[in-house]
Amino acid sequence: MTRDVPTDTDRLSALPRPQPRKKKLSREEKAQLTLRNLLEAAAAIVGEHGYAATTIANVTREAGVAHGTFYNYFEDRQALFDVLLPYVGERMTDYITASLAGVGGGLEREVARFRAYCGYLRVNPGFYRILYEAEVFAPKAFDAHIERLTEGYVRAFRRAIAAGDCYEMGDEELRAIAGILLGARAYVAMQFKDTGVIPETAIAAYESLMKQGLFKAK
Amino acid sequence: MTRDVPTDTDRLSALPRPQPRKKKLSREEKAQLTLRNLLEAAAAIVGEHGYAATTIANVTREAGVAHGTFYNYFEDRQALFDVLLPYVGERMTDYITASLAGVGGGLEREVARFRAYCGYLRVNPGFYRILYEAEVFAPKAFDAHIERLTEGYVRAFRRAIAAGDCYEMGDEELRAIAGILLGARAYVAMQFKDTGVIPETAIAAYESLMKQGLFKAK
Amino acid sequence: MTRDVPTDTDRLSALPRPQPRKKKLSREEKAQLTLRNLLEAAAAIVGEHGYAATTIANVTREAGVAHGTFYNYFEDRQALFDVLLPYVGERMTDYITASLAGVGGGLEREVARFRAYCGYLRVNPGFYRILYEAEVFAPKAFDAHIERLTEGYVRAFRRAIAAGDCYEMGDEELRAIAGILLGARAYVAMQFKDTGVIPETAIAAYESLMKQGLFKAK
Amino acid sequence: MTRDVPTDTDRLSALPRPQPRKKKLSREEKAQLTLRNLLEAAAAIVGEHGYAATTIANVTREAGVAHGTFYNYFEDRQALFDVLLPYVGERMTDYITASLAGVGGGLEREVARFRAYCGYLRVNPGFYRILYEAEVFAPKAFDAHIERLTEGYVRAFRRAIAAGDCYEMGDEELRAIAGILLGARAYVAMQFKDTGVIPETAIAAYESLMKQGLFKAK
DNA sequence: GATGAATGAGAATTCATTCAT
DNA sequence: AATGAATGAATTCTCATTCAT
Repeated sequence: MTRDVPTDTDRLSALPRPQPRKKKLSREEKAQLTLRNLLEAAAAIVGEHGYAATTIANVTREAGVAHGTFYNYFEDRQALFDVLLPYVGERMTDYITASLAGVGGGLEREVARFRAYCGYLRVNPGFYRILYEAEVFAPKAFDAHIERLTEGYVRAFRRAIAAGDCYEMGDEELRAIAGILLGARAYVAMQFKDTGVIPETAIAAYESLMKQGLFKAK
Repeated sequence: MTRDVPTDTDRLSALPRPQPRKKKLSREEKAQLTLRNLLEAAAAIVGEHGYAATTIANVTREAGVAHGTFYNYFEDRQALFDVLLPYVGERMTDYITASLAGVGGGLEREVARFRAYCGYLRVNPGFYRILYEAEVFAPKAFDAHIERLTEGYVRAFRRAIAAGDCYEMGDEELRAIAGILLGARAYVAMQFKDTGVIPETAIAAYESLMKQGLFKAK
Repeated sequence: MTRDVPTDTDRLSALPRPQPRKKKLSREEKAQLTLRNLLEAAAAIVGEHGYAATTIANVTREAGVAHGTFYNYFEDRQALFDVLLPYVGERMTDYITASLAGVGGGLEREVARFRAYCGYLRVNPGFYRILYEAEVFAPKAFDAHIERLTEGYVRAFRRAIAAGDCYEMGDEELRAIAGILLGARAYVAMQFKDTGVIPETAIAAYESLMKQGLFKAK
Repeated sequence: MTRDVPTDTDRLSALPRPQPRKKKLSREEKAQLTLRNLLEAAAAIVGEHGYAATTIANVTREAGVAHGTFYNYFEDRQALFDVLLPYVGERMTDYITASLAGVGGGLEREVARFRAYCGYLRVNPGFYRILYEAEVFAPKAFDAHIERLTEGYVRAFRRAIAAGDCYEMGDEELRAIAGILLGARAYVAMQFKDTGVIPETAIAAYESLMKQGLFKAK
C-alpha cells in the first residue's frame, strides 16, 4: 500500500469538496455540495447499518438538510441506492489501480491486487456492507459493479496470457475465472469482517492457489 | 447427479409428510404439518421474491392458515428467517453428500462437489436467493451455514491431504481455502442465475484452477 | 394485629384448599380446585402486573391448566375480572374484622381499623393494585366493593353515635364521611406503595384529624 | 365559583388558539394548532371513554388529521398519555387558584378549595377519568400530579400554621395530611360521579371534619 | 431550491375466543 | 371437563412520498 493513495474520505471523483477558503459558493456549487453530502451520509449509514436502516429521514439528518430536499436530488429512495455502489465502488477500484502502479505482472500482480483489496476494506469497512447488501437492495447496480470488475479481470488476464505468465483460456473461461476470483476475495473478506484485518495466511493461501492449484498432479 | 437423490420438494428431514392413506391425523401431526406448510411457504416466497417481500400475510396465505397461526410457531418474523436457511440448507448438503457417494477422492471429488452444487441450484433455484439474502436478513443463520460448510471443507481437505492428493496446509490456511472455494461457487452461481444453468466451461475453469492454479511457474 | 388472623395465602372462604392426605379428589373437588387455582393465579398476576397484563394465557399458565380450560369456569375475561375483587376483597375485610375483635369503640377503634388496613397491605401488597385498577377494569365490582365498605362504615359510625363517642350525623353525611375515610386510607396507602410500610407519623396524623380536625376554633 | 375563570375548553396555557381574523397561519402556528387539536381530542376521548379506548385512530379522527400525523407529535401512544394529565391538570389547578383569589385563610379557605374542586369537576367531568385512570395508564404523570398537589397543600398548611389557624404539624405529618385530603376529595368525587354534582351535605361533612374531627373528646 | 408538516398505505404483532379432539 | 391449535379482528407504528410555504 502506498501512502498517497486516495481513500474514501479524501477523494470524490467529480464532486466538489468543501472549499474553506471561499465563503461564497455559487448556486450550482452549493447544489453539488448538497448532493455530495447526501451521498456521503448514505454511504456512512449503509456502511454501518445497512440499506434497510437507511431511511430518507436518517440520510437527510446526517447530511444536514431538510427531509424534502432529498427529492430534489433523487427520484426516490431506490434511485439513491442505485447510485451508491457506483459512487463508492469507483473509489475502491481507483484505490486498487493506484496501488498496482509499478507492480510487475502475472502472479505477483494478482496477489498485489488481492492484497490491495484487503487493505481497502480495512480502511473502509463500510464498503463491504454497501457492496454485499447491494445484491439485495440495488441488484442492478450490483450486477453492473460485478460486470465492471469482471471486465477488468478479463482484460488483466488477457494481458497476462499475452505476456505468457498465465495459462491460455478462452473468453468464457476467463469470465468464469473472474467470477471465481471475485467470489474468493468476497468470501475471504467475509471471514474476517469481525476483525477487519485479513491475515497473511489467507493471502498466502490465495497465492498458493493461484500458483499451483490445490491438488497434486498424479 | 443421481436421480434417486432427494430434492427440495420431496424430502423433509424430520417433518412428516401428508399421509394420504389415513384421513385422521393426530393433533400433533396436524401441528407438524402446519409448521411444515409454513416453512415451505416461506421457502417458496423467499426463494422467488426475497426476504423483504416475505410478509407474514404472504406466508400464511401461501400456507393456507390464518394470520395469527404464524405466531403459534414462530416468535416473530425474524425467528422464521433464522430457521429458514438451516431448513433448506440441510437439504442442500444432503443432496451433495448423496451425490458424492462412490465418487473417488482428490481433484475428482472436489470437481464433483462443485458440479453437484451447480446441479442442486438448477433444480432448486430458490435456494440461491434464500442463501445470499440471508447474509442481510438472517446473518446469524448465514454465518452458521458458512461455518458448517467451512468445517465440511476443512475435513474433506484434511482427508485429501492425508491421502496425499493435496498439498499440505495448516488449519488457518485450510479455512481460508474453504472460504475461497465457497466464494468461488457462490459467484459462479451468481453469474449464471439468469439461465439457471452453469455451463461446462465454468466447471472446466474451476477444475483447471484446482489442478494447476492460474499462473505458470517461472 | 393478632397473629391468628387469616391472610391472603392461607384462607379462602368457600373454596377448598388442596388436601394432601387424600390423593383421590372427587370430580367436583377437582373442579373447585381448578377454579381456586385460576383465581389465585389471576390475583397474583393482577397484583403484580395489573389487569392489562393479565391475559388468559398468563392466567392458565400460572394456574397450570390448559388455555381452553379457562372458559369452562368463566364466560370471558371480564367475568374473571368482575369476580376477582370480591374474591380478595372479602379476605381483606375478614382480616380487618378479625383485627378489631376486642378493640374498644370510638376513636380507638377507628384508628385500629386504619392501622389494620395498613397492616393488611403490607402483607398483601398485591391487593392495592387489584383494588385501584378495578375502578378501570372492573368498575361494577369496584363500585360494589366501595358500597360494601361504605355501608360498613355507616353502620360502625351509627354505633359510635349511639354510644355517644361521635358527633351526630345524618345518613347522607355519614356516607360522605365514609367516602372521605376510604379515600384517605387509599391515598395514604398510595403515598407509601414504594416502601410498602405506612409509618406511624401517618397514622398519628390520621388519628389527630379524627380527634380534633385540622383547624383551631376561633 | 367565579364565572370569568378559565375552563377546560377556553384556555390553553402556551398553545395558540385559532385566530379567526387572519386566515393565514404560519407553518409553526399550524403545527401548534395540530398539537393542540391532538391533545384536546385525546382529552375528550379519555375523559369520556378512558385510556384503553383511546386509540391513535380515534384521536387522529377526532383531531381531524391523518393517522401518521400523530407520530409527528408524539413518540408513541404512551407519550401522549404521559402528557395528557399535566396538560389538563394545570388547567384544573389554575381554576382552583383563581377561585381562591380573595378568599380568607384557615378553614374557610380549605373549604373553598374543596368546593372549587367540586365545581371544576361538574364543569369538566372528563377530568375525573383522565385523573384516576392515569394511575394505571400513566403512572409517572399521576405520581407527578399527586406530588405537585401535595406540595401545594403542604405550602398552604404551612401558611395556615404560621397564621395560627391550624394545629402545629411536622413535614411528614403535613404530607400525610395532604394525602388524606387528596384522597378525601377524590373519593367524594367518585361517590357522585353519576350525578356530576357534589351536594352541600358532603361539603358540610368535609367542613365539619376539618373543624372538629369526628370524635368527641372524652 | 429548501423546508418540514401531513399523508396514508402497509406490516408486525397481540390475544380473546372458538372448537374439534 | 380438559386440551391446545386455529382464528382473525384490532391496533400500533413506520416511513416513503407529496406539497404548500
